[in-house]
Amino acid sequence: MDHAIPDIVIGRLPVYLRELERMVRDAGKTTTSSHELAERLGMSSAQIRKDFSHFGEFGKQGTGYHIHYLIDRLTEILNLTHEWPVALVGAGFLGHALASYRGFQRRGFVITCVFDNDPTKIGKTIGDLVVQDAATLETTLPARGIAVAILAVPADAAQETVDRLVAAGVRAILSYAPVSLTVPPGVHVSYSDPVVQLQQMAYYLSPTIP
Amino acid sequence: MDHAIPDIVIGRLPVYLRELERMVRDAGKTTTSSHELAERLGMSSAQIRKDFSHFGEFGKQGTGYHIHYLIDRLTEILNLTHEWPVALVGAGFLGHALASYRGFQRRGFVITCVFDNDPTKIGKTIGDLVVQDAATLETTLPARGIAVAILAVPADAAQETVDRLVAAGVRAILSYAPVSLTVPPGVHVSYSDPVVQLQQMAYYLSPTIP
DNA sequence: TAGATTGTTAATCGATTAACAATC
DNA sequence: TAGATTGTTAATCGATTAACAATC
Repeated sequence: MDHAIPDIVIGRLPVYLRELERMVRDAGKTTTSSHELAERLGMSSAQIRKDFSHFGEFGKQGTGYHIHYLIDRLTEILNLTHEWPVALVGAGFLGHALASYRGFQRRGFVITCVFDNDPTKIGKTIGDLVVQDAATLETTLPARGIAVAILAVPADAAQETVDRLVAAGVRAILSYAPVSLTVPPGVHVSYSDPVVQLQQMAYYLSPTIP
Repeated sequence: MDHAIPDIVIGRLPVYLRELERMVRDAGKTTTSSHELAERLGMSSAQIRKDFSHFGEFGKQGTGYHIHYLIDRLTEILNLTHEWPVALVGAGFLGHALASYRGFQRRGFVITCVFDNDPTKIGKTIGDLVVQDAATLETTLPARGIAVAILAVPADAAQETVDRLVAAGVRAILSYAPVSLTVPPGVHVSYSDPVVQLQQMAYYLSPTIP
């Protein structure tokens, strides 16, 4: 390909998709414009049009965009035309919350198996999933063709677990462990550390409060 | 101030801080260099030095940085020299997981009160916190001088809850609701939507797998 | 000292925005 | 048609990187 599409653009597509689906669900809208979408998302309309222009022409001058058509295009671009099976590693409090969250399935990801290495957790059920021994990760994941994993293990176990997930064929990892991870080229990691986010915002708070 | 420090720089400071603390804890290191820190974080050493240079001179030519000194400077810059009390709104699965997470307190944030509007949840305890009626939010938060909130309510309730939090004096909100929120100037929102992160990574996965 | 590393400058790279012809 | 909005270009803005003098 001539030049790759910037990651920062790719990162906005799911936000566009989410907002468009909301516009259909809440307001029953069928068309929109870059201005309307931009206002709802707190960004510039030019940025939205520029982002879309990387992938083709999705709108019509004078009338804007058909929301359903736009949703279909974004769904295709993001490879969301089929469900992705997801492995969840870590069955603690956070693992339970994630396994119980209905939003994954609704938006294209199905948590298919749960692993932990704690003998007191192995064999227990979460919803309709049985917690498997993390030792079986290397055989289960390739057998099920799982490419996506969610990491909800303690920081100290994170890198080792990542290495094993990668060896098992996982190529996208959403990590909740508060630590920077190392992965080989071609494997993607996305981080979620609530404290990092809070600390960033704390910078902007007056130091004299409370 | 002459020119504000870019938000993207502020966003990296907590990551530096986290890694430095890990270097002390795990390896007992006392000094480091921009090269070592950069390698551990998968970024360039020039970027780290440039980021630090916005705030002063923290290192010594030839020898690098004293980790403890650097940790103290970053802690000051980020307004983390005292603990921040945090309100948690939403006592579902995710709210429980967040309330049970020890990492908040350890890194400067203390969940001080929990709210929900579900009568079956109000009065129940999570750890040593009693779930309060969300209707009491407007009186409790100002009384306790709480400026930081974590939002773990359904998407449909999110904007209304944000409006009330802002009215109650909250100026930093970490939202787990899968929806874009609107806040007045001076209020900061940070988003965490795992599906958005997974969808972004799905772009890079071969569409033929599984 | 010799080697190492910082802080900073200038160059490069990349992303955002403004503006507008095209056109529905 | 007149009004609205797209897609795109060029300009602007901002962030990253390379390089190196300063200096520990």
